[in-house]
Amino acid sequence: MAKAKRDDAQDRDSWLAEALEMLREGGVDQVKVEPLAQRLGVTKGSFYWHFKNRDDLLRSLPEFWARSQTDPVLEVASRTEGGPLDKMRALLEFLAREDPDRYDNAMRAWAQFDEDVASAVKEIDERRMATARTLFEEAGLRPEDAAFRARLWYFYDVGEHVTGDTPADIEERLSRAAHRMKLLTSDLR
Amino acid sequence: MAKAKRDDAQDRDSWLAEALEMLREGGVDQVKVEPLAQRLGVTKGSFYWHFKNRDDLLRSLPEFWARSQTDPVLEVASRTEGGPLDKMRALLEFLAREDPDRYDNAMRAWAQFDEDVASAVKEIDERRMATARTLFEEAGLRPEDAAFRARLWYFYDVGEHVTGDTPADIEERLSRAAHRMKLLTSDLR
DNA sequence: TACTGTCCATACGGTACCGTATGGTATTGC
DNA sequence: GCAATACCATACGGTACCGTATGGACAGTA
Repeated sequence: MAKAKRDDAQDRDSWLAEALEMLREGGVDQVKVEPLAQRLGVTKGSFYWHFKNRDDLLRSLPEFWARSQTDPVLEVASRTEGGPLDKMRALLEFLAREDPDRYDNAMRAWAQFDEDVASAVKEIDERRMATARTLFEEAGLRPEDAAFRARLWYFYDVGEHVTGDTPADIEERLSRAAHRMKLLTSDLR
Repeated sequence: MAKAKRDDAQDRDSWLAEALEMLREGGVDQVKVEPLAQRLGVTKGSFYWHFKNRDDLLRSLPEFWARSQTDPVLEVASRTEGGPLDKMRALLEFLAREDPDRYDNAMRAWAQFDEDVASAVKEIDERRMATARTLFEEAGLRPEDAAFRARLWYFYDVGEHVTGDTPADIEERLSRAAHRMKLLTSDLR
């Protein structure tokens, strides 16, 4: 047992994880050094050991967030047997059940007011859309048609999350997934 | 000449308008009384004349925002001749050219962390979607199909805005509108 | 001319932070 | 068993706010 003495802070990542949690709860400006330290059960003396200052923490946060992203789009798609449409179906079902993007909304909110964060989020967005685009291309669409349809596909997720319109009922979520599948792929095979 | 003495503040709405501008630039927590007063060329003595406190301002802001919303969806749809598909086309073209939702992103960002704001935004969202839903119903879709398609329709806008993916080039915007029209209405008449 | 209401300036106390300086304690390498 | 190092506590100065108290300028009214 090498690590974990008392409450736990010990390393940069513990701070970053808790900071991300605070970000989710109240936005960037609620990520404050002293309250953060209190939540970790230490004082800010510790904070300024691990970080140069508050800005150092904030600028490390997007990278931390991106790093802890498993990229389910790519993940699920790659481990599913069958053609592109099967992969899409599997992906939609996975998203309806799991909903893995816990911090997306908070990051997006932050990105509205910070260029660095905006480009970090943009990178994730494009990575996810690229996977979707590839699937549509594999299903036979021309590149630009695939690109647009991937946008339509992906923006639906974004819209549902950001408007808080995700139904609590899982049956309803699955039903919507079916609708979506039908509308976006009924002309493909 | 009854109003406008020196710089201008005079009434609640001037404060609210400038506050909304600050909200757009930096988020809620950047809407601060003293900086706000400075931007209006007065001191906070004036602010506390018009508002009980900072929270009074903030809680008035969503209503002010909603009030200054012209609701283009409903607007354009009602003043366009022809069937539902014509109205959709007109609406998409209008949105591609004008892009009237200047403060939407900021409000959405704020809504992530404030219940009151969230419900104010939700109301606007549902109003817009309801119009779209009606159009799809008029085009012959069954209520639940129309509802889903309206979501897909509307969330595309939300996603494009919130991800900052709106192309600067107007030709590209119009091209996307055409794509969208085709994908979402090609089975209707 | 006095009176009243509207709108704003000035001055002040209080608070919640940020960042620094400095010292303390436990763990590790030797 | 002894430094060096990693990690944290305490105490402090500075700042940017919020909110209040109070007074003053100006307009309209009689």
